[in-house]
Amino acid sequence: MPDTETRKPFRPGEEGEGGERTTRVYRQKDDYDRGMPYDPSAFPPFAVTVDLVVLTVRSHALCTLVVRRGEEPFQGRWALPGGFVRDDEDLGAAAARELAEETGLRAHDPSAPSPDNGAHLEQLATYGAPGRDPRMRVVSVAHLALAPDLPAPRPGGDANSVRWAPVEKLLDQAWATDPGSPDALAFDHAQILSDGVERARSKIEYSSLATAFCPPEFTVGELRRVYEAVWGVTLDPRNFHRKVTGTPGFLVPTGGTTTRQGGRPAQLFRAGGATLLNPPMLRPEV
Amino acid sequence: MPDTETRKPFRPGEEGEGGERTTRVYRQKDDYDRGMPYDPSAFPPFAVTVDLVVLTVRSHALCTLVVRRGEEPFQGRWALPGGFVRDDEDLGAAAARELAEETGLRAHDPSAPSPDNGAHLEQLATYGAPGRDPRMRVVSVAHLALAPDLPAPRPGGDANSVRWAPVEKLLDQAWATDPGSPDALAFDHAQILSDGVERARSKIEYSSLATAFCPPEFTVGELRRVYEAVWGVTLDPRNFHRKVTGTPGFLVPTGGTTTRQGGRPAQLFRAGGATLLNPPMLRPEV
DNA sequence: AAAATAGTGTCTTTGAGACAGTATACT
DNA sequence: AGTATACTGTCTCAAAGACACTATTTT
Repeated sequence: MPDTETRKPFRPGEEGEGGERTTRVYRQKDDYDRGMPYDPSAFPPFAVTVDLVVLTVRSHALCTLVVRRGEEPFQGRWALPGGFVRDDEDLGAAAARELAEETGLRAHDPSAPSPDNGAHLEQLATYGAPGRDPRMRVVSVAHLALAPDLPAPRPGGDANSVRWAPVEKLLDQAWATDPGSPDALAFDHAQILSDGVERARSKIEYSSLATAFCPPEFTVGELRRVYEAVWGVTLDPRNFHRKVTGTPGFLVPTGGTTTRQGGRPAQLFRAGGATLLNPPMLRPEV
Repeated sequence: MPDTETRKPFRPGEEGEGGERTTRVYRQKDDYDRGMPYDPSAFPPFAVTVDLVVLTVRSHALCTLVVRRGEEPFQGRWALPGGFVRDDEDLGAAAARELAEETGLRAHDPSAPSPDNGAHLEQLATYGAPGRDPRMRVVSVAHLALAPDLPAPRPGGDANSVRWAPVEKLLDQAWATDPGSPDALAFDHAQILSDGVERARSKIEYSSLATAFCPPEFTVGELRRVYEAVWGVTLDPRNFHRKVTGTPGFLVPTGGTTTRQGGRPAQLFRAGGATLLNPPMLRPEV
């Protein structure tokens, strides 16, 4: 949503000053068909933004990044970070830029199997109901980012207030209270968050994506606590250990051990090359 | 993509004549932040379209609906159907409208568990790379539609040429030939088609969506041939029968039988209420 | 010693894959 | 009769769930 554009004001011509737009301007619909210049007002006026569902696991709870809105509408309410897509920018690039501005995280290019510590970033869905922003017609391409637990939300950019909020409380409030409640998320962000959380919950079943919530090196117990936090369940540590260590390419031992959880020292692993888990790690039934 | 807008010209103010736009117009970015009118040219000029990947199974092959472009760019090339999102229209509504114009199919509201013969329609992904349409910046929200085998592609609307094309050939051409080949799909539609096909292939694994390819009443053998066509494999008829009839809520016997495939008469079923298959019907390994 | 976490092993049940065999139509 | 499709049953193997037991640390 458009919500957060106030924190990232769009500056026309910022990286292509002087009207040298790559996109040409046409006069009319019929002229457009013939490849001739046209009047942009002949098309419905759309603004295109990206919104981010940034998820992490903090103290055994799934949390998402929210920013407090400084302006109307929804002034003082929490919202997902986001901003305008620029003139010469692809949608994924806009999302990666917003993520970096908000958290300092580099986005992990999904095509390159990079072993770096970049965050996972993928497109989630697009929201464009006519009334979702009361000011104008805004189409928002929501993205989902998964990150390890970060030191602290760094108030970079022009966001006046940023924090990690537990997803469960946020969604409980969204459904329990009326949309006008000051606790509810701005715009349709509760729906976007809900869709993002469901995507993450289902995707860690059949992919190795849960490692995106972990630091570069982690133990089996830490990975299990990620699954438990994201799904909101408890898993049998023994069966979990057998499953993840028995899936080829999922985990690679680094040789080191750690005792940061107390108890017997645990082997350290890093994410293996496998991206798809077959057979999948199924969520326990309800 | 914007490709097909020529077939569905956008008529400004068509359903809200006389400048009574619901979306207000603002003067500048800073003014926008304060809720004041602004100049739309202060934002990057985006056109928003919907494109459709309409899939069906015809004569044991997965096919998709393509239309021939009458204008530049990509004149004479095949493209996915699509068109502009209107001023007061939600994204899904725009996709449903295009689907009805192109095929006469009513879209099946995913929220309502309707037993009607509407087609399944869901959002797929959004494509917005700056250069994807050489004329202007266009963001396309692609949708995926699944339909039973239709009588014949009805050349409704203003499409001059419409046909069902086998997906396999279309994608083979897209990757084998250079993008400038006259057999290749226009714009980035090969990518969109590929993403849509992969979505369908994976989604029939864990949902009852394969029934969307079938008429209201169908046999187990017909449903199996749907899986075989979509996945491009052959399945053991006996194990398949055991699996689908043993999954509660997947299939409901109607009492009738048919012999339209030759051989022993088969029981007729309709889709049950279950939408998620648990455990899933896994694709055979490669 | 007690408690906490890590890791291995064993038993049972579920379900997928392979395939034998029977039933009922059409040619 | 021969063939095509529909349907049932049986055997085997892979993997998930439940849970006993051992190992190594901190308090």
